[in-house]
Amino acid sequence: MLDLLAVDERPVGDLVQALGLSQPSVSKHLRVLRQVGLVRARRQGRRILYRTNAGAIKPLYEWAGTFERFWSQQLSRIKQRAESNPRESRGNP
Amino acid sequence: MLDLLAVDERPVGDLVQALGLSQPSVSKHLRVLRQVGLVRARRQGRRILYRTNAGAIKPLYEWAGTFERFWSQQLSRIKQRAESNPRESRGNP
DNA sequence: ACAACATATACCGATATCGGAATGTGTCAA
DNA sequence: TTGACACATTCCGATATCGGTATATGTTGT
Repeated sequence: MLDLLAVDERPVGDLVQALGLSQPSVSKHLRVLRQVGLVRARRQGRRILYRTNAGAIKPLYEWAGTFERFWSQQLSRIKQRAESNPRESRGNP
Repeated sequence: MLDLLAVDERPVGDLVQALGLSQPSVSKHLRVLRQVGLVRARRQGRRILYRTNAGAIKPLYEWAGTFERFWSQQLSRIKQRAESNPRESRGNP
């Protein structure tokens, strides 16, 4: 849902069709997303357009980023081992 | 829990005390985290040491990162407006 | 083999979540 | 104002999750 609403804002009906859920179900999901701030809504005529609030995802991004050092750490370990033992590159430990 | 296990590996008992939950509860949480791959376990004597599997968080990080362009976009919009209308910097729209 | 320790599993009640049918609310068009 | 449209809310049953107690499993030291 967040991905769908990230591209551009959409009315509820679009999501109903895209997700294959009932309209009430979609509305309820949107309500909690709105309450948590992950989604913003604005009325346009009869419709209500939703879009994902990218800013609300930033904290999650930053939290996940605190683990980044482990990835690069692992990469550098592998690289380091490969460079220090070039003759064993094709063999098993 | 993931944060606690990110610093270094810990036995279940540590988490029980750190989280104030019962031992079975902690064990069950660890089980689902293990099943989903967010956590790895290894036995050391009587204890079982858990650590968060940082690699499993990378996809989440990358997904959240797809929204990054919206943040910078907003930043550049603000900056752009501020630079094009320097006289209105202290006023309201 | 046995007792003590560390953890896992089974089981249970309370609560939360999910999804749908029925119904309420607001908006446009005539 | 009325009917139709788009969506929200209420109500309900089914299922999932949570946290605990009791118990089983595996490990170490004797």
